[in-house]
Amino acid sequence: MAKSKIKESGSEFRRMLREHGCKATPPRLLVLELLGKTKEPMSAQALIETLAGKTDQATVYRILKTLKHRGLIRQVDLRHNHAHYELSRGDEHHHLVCNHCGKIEDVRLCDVGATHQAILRHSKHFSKITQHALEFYGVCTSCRGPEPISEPHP
Amino acid sequence: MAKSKIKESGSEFRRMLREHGCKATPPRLLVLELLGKTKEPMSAQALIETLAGKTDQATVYRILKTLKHRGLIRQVDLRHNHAHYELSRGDEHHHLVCNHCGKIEDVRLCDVGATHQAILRHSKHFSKITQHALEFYGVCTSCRGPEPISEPHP
DNA sequence: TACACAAATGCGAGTTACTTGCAAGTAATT
DNA sequence: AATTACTTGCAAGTAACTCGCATTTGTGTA
Repeated sequence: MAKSKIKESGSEFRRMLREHGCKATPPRLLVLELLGKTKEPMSAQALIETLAGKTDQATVYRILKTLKHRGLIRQVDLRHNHAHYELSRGDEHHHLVCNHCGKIEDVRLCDVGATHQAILRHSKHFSKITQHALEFYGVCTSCRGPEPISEPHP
Repeated sequence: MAKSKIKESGSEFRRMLREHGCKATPPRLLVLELLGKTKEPMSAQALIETLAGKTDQATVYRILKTLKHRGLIRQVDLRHNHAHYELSRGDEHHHLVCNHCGKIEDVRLCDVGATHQAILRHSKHFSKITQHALEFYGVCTSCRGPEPISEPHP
């Protein structure tokens, strides 16, 4: 194949934004590019700090909300008292989260999507499932020690 | 002479707190009783409002943090920008969340716990899984209409 | 390529969610 | 009932997120 690497270039994000009915503005491209090159889901704060001087925090929050509603990104909740975000690439994956240091690892096992229909058949009030979130909480190898750390992730 | 059910569960919570190394104080019992009789996971705000006049909000937040660390309650994140809490009864269950009205329904299918070992075998950095959270997002029957509601849950 | 205009941004101020410091109170042990 | 470490209530503080509004800009149409 001609392209050796699936890379989300600036123009790729530009196209994605337009396809989803969003204007391709510089702040949006910055947010998407940053999420694209970061492996772990990012907090709003991390995005704001990284883009300081280039984009306002209110704008970052607005962009995150918009892109989430349009389905370009996913909100990930990791019990850290603030949301994290990651690119929605269409790949189904979940997360392993360390209760002590907050480390995040992707998990690709466990095909929960297949059970959506079964869940809806058993549900009293729901007619449609669009997404699901699966997070595993535990202890990573660098946090494992003789004594468990008393206060979990900040 | 007749002992009410509420009083019985009160002493049950009292016992649970002591077993987990917590003093059985009135505010803690109030929080546990409230979570015990509410079917949906509750937000801190809902607890604070319900317990207004009886307990301070700082106390409620401190109690939630303590009980969570001690394993008496579970934090549930539903992409609502604030945490929810539910009693940790040892039963494995997950949630169906309506993207529009926020309605929550319990789900008891899907035995994800069984795959913990398989996940750890594939993990590079994790040695132990203690919990997991599985949330399904969709649309409940009362929100389903000809036109999807543009702005999801407040 | 120029134009019009809805959409988006930047900035400041505001709100909500949650935390902290500290004096006073209290559950559990003795 | 005395002790003591743990909890609470209050007030003030910080973090996370939102809003209002004037200005700017991307994009479809001319």
